[in-house]
Amino acid sequence: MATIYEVSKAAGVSLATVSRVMNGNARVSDRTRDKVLKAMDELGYKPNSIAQSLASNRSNSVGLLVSALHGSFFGNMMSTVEDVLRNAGKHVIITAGHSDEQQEKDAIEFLLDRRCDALILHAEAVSDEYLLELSKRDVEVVLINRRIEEMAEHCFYTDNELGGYLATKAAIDAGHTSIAYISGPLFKQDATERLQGHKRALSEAGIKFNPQLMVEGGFHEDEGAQGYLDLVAVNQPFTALVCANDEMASGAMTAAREQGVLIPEQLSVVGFDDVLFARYLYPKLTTIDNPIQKMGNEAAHWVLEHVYKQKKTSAHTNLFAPKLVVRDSLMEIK
Amino acid sequence: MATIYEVSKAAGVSLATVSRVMNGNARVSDRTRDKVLKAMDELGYKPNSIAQSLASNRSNSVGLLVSALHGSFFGNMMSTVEDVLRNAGKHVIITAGHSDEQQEKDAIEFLLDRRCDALILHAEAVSDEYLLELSKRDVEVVLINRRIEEMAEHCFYTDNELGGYLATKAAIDAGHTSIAYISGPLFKQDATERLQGHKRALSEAGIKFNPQLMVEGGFHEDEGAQGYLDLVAVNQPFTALVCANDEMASGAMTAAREQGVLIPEQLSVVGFDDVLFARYLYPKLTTIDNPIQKMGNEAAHWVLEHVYKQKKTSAHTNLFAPKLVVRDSLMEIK
DNA sequence: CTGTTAGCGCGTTCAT
DNA sequence: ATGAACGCGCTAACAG
Repeated sequence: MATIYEVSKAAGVSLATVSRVMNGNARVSDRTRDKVLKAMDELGYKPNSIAQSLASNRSNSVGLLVSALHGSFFGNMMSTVEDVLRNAGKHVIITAGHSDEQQEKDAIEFLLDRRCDALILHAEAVSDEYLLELSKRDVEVVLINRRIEEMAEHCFYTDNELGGYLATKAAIDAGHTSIAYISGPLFKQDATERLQGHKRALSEAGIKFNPQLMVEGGFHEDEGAQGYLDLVAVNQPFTALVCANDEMASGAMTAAREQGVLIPEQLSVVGFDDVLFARYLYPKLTTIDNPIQKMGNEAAHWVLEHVYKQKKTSAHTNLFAPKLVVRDSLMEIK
Repeated sequence: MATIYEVSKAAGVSLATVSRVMNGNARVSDRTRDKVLKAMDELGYKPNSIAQSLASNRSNSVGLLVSALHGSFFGNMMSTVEDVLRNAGKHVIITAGHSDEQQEKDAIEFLLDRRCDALILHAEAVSDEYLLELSKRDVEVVLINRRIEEMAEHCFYTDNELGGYLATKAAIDAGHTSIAYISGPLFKQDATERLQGHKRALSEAGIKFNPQLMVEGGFHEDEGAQGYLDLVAVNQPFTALVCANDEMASGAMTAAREQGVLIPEQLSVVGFDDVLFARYLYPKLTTIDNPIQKMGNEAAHWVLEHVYKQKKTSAHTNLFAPKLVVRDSLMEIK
């Protein structure tokens, strides 16, 4: 591998000049620039990014924390982030936190050790205080799917309340009045917000919220199945079931079908997130689009602008509006 | 951030000694080791991994190329690779090649520029020659889901022929004799191997391969749907449909159902890969487990041993055997 | 067992 | 506009 020194010799200039044409900083005469470019080309010169990092105190790498690399929820977001940043010559180190506080902290420490210039975090388990503390260090931190008042500008998140509202409203608009709800774990902010939206839709329609028609799950498929069975057990008939995410909707649908219930003829189901497999379900799931990939896009661009001083491409949105995705699992009722 | 120099001063030793205790290389007396450790602790010292890389000519990072970050196929593999390597203190740079030759080359160049110590590649579009050339550079290269004779030891792949055989054999064992097949794109090695397996199963059972009952798809869902329609159009009845991957199986199932065909009562379907959503399909898809996460695990351990000189944990397998996953989409016929 | 010294490849003053 | 020289933080000989 040719070094900058060899290039400078080949071009008959100093090594500082080579550095200048690489970075396009200071002004260099066209003649010498051409000489240098030619030498670089002939030697097949590639800058050593590690040496660049050491000298410039910039690693040109950004850390990305997600809950899990597999699963349907993060794929598009990771993809977007990787795409945007790599096109800018930055590299992305992806880590998984598995929704566990210690593992999230470990992952973040790891990224810090790697001297990431910025961190894009989908952190579910660590506290607000930890994140605030982190943001005071010398890395830029942006948060996905989470809002902390003190660093609001660094947060990109969905209007979960609106999403919850839209999901239940869709059922109401289809004529349903007995609507059950399987919630996410209520210690999570997004779960409680979605539930609030659910309640608002009910009350706007003059339907009284019935605690017996609500169960709390953990966002996993099996809890959707169990949730459905629990709801049936209380013996309060319902014609529509709104779930706080698609996994639980899938579990509930499977459980219902195993009981001989026809979907959507006898039971309408609405999910939340619109993950990849939502359209593979049978019937195809009516759900709420959670624009997580847009958040990833915004987060990546934010980093480009604020950390790498790229020029602003567009105004930033911090709050993203979910919307209803109509498919086949919700049916009109008379 | 404290540097190694500050630690050495605080501990009253030379900076080389600090380096030694960090790397555990040469022997250091317990007393001085303790002094150093104590100083590191008090200063909250963290080695600068970039400086380490520059000095040691090791980046401690390995590049991973997959076709796409989203989608169901790579999730578990990425997850395994990340997990294994991060636990060893290495970091993974994930890039996407989108099954496109130029994009794959770009991604690989990017990883090379980043001075990765090793490359784990799921490359679909670049040529064998390109990969062979690459392997002669100063990075270790390992291939997933691809076999190149000249670098066989660096290849981890599924026995696709066996997989194709098992899929069709399952249908035959269930009593089917008219079996249609939707293949993957035949310019891809895995697709042709699976097809060969299909044919072998047929011939072993004394069933003549009927070209009219075979269509070529591109591994995507819509091509599964179209493939089903094309198969029906030739007017040769079949009771089972084997698809070269789960996406196409899903598409075919949807298309069939839209025609009023009951699955599996009127049509049995078998997939391939056992991607995440296979069990979310209705009916749950009977398919072939493609042990891609095991390959990822092997690849990661291989890198640890051969590049980072970790001690061997177990013997390596290069060839992985797929197996049948029985669910609900394949039904016995009398 | 420990200290000295010379790079690793590049960015960045400060002169010229 | 260009060159010389220093420093980024660390590893790896080489001495002692």
